[in-house]
Amino acid sequence: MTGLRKSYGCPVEFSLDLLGGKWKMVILARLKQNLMRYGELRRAIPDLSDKVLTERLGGLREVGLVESLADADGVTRYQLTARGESLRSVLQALYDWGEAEAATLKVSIRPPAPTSD
Amino acid sequence: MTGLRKSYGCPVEFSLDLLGGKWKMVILARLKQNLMRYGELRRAIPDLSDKVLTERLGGLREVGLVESLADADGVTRYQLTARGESLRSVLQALYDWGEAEAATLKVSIRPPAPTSD
DNA sequence: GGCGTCACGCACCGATTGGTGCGTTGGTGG
DNA sequence: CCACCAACGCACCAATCGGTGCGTGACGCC
Repeated sequence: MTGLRKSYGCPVEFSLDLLGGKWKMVILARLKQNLMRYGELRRAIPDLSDKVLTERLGGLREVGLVESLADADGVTRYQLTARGESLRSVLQALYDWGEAEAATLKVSIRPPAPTSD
Repeated sequence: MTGLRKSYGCPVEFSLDLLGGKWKMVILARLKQNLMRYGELRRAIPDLSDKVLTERLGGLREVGLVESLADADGVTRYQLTARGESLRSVLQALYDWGEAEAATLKVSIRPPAPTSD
């Protein structure tokens, strides 16, 4: 597994080494709802570029949190693995806290408008 | 509140805008156990530099997650605010996941040896 | 056949993050 | 008076991250 150190000062430090960065947990949170196509992820997270989405998905596959399924119609879909599913409590906790905190700070949470496909 | 956008695509994105970066959540996880002095934090997280610890504590104070208490003996102690306490579930979830995942991947979690003060 | 889409890769770049080294002020102890 | 500690700030730098722009091959559609 590339990039992992052999030793960490605490489990949170270790978690963040695997999950850190601007977009990984956002991607995982999307996939927590249901499996998604690449293009759906792209549209769901408009501020995230093509290049970084590909890279982050690759990294998440590499550590076994996400898997890709090539369908018959040639479209790739991504979903959480069992291991990735074990992150549900982390992702839900971040979601819940963010929601409450946004209400407190009057920050707007506005998913991008869905588009037909 | 510096740096916050007015709108986010989802609550997880918002959470990470406040909590992102290499050390904030590690610091918060330490303070979740109990209030700590600056020097104790420094020693508990040896890879974290003076400069960055000061900066991150400042930022966490600024968003109201941490407060500092100046004691009679002139030593400053840091602790989570009530708002910071609301992060317990996030921090505990990251801790638990990291612990389980480290066991799976045979990664060592080794807190720095405690020193007498 | 040409065009558009999909899902990538590559080169390059800007911004940010984190670290080092040094300095500061105030306090304490020898 | 000096040394050390605590808790910062500042300048500078290296590394990393994320984005842009462009290219690619495969595929589908007109």
